[in-house]
Amino acid sequence: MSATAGRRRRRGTGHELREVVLAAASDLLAALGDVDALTMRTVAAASGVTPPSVYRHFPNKNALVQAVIAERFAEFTETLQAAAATGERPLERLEAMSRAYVRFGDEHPGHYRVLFSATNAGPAGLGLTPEVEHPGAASHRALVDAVSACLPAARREQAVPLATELWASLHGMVDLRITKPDMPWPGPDTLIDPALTPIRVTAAG
Amino acid sequence: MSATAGRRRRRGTGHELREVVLAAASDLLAALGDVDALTMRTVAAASGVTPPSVYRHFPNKNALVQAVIAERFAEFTETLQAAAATGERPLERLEAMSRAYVRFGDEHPGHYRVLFSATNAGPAGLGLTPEVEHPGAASHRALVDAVSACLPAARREQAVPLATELWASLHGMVDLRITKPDMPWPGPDTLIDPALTPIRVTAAG
DNA sequence: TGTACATCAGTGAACGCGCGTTCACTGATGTAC
DNA sequence: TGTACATCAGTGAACGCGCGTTCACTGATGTAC
Repeated sequence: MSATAGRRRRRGTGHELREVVLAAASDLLAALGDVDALTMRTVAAASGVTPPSVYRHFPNKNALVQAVIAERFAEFTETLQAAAATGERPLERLEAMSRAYVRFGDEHPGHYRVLFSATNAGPAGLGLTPEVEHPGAASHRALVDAVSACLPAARREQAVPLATELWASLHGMVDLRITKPDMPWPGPDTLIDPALTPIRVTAAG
Repeated sequence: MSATAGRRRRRGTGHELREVVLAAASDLLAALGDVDALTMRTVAAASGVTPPSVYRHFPNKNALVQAVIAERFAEFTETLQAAAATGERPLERLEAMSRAYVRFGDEHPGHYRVLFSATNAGPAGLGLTPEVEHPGAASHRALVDAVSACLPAARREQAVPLATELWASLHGMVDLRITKPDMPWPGPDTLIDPALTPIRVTAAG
C-alpha cells in the first residue's frame, strides 16, 4: 500500500504490484461498498503508484473490479463451506452456514454489497457475459447442497426452491441491516431460526 | 415530456414545469434504478427544456431526487394499505399486503431499488438528515400495524421483530429477483406463504 | 570481472468527456396608467 | 382601448472538476560478450 518499492522492482517479479493493486482495490471497495465510487486514481494512490501503472496489470477498471469480485466470492464460498463443516447433522450444518452468511455480511458490509447488490444491467452494470459462469455460482451451489442434504431423498426436488427462499431471507436481513443501520434490528440469530423453519418442516413432515 | 409549452408559460402557473420535471425524473429513475445514473441533463431533455430551467424549480439534483423518492414512497404506502383493506381477517390482510409488496417490486423494479437500495452513506449517499422522518417510515409502520393486528394482545410486543423478519424476507426476494433476473425464481406466492409462517405460529400458539 | 545493450515496469503530462451548476441575458406575459 | 413597463420562466454559453484512459518517455535491471 506504500511506495517503498517504487521503480526498483526486478524483472520477472512484476506480479508484486498486481497483488498490491488488487489488495488496494479490495480494501477501497470494502470501504465504499460501491463499484462506481471506486476510481482508478484512488486505487493507484493507495498502491503508492501513478494511475498508468495500474494499466500495466489490468487492461481497464472493469477487469480490476472483476478480479476483486472473483477473489471475494471465493472467500465467501470458503467461509460458508468452512462453517458447514463444523456441524454434525445436516440441519446443524445448514444452520451454521446460514449464520456464517449473515456474519459475513455484518463483518464485510462493503464487500457484501459489491458482491450482491450490483445490477449487471444499465449503465452501472458490470460487463458479465452469459458465457462464463457467474462468480457467485459456487456459493449458490453450496447453499443448495446444504439444503438438499437436510431432505429425504423423496423430497430432494424441493431443495432449489427451499434454498432460494432461505437465500432471500438471509439476503434480505443482511441487506437491510447494511442499508438501514439506524433501525432497531434484532440480533441475527433471532432472524435466522425462523428462516430455517420451512426446511425443518419439509425435512420432518 | 415534450417542448410544446416552451417559453409560453403564464405567470402564476409556473408549477406546470415543476410537475413535468418531476414526472420525467421519476420515469428516468424507473428505467435506471440508480440515483447516480440520473443526470440533470437527461431530466431536462426528457422535460423538453434546457438544464438551467430545472434549477428554477429545484435547487439541486439531490432536492429533485428527494422529491421523487417522497412521491414514490407515498405511492408504495398507499399500495400496501389499499391491498390490506381488501382482506377480512387480520391474517388475510397481512397476506394481501405482503403480496402487494412483492408485486410493487416486480412491477416497478427501478423505483424499488431507488427506494430501498440506497445507502445514504458514502459518496453516493442521499443527504438525509436524522431530524426529518425517513420517507419510508409510513410504509414501515403500515407493515408493523398489520402484523400487530394478527397477534393476541399479550403478544403484541413481538410485532416489531416479526414485522422486521417478514420485511427481510419480502425485501430479499424482491431484491434478488430484480438483481438476478436470470435465475429460475419460483413464483412470488410460493415464497410469500412460508415467510408468513412465523407470524401464523405466534398468532395461534 | 567489466562494459554495452535490450528490456519493460514505472512516470509525467495530457486527451476528451460528461457531470452539476452558474451567469448574463431574453422576450412573452400581466398590469398600471 | 392603447401603450409603457416590470416581471420572471425560460435560454445559450460557459465554468471547473474528476473521471477513464493513452502517450512518449525513462532508468534500474538482467544478460551477452
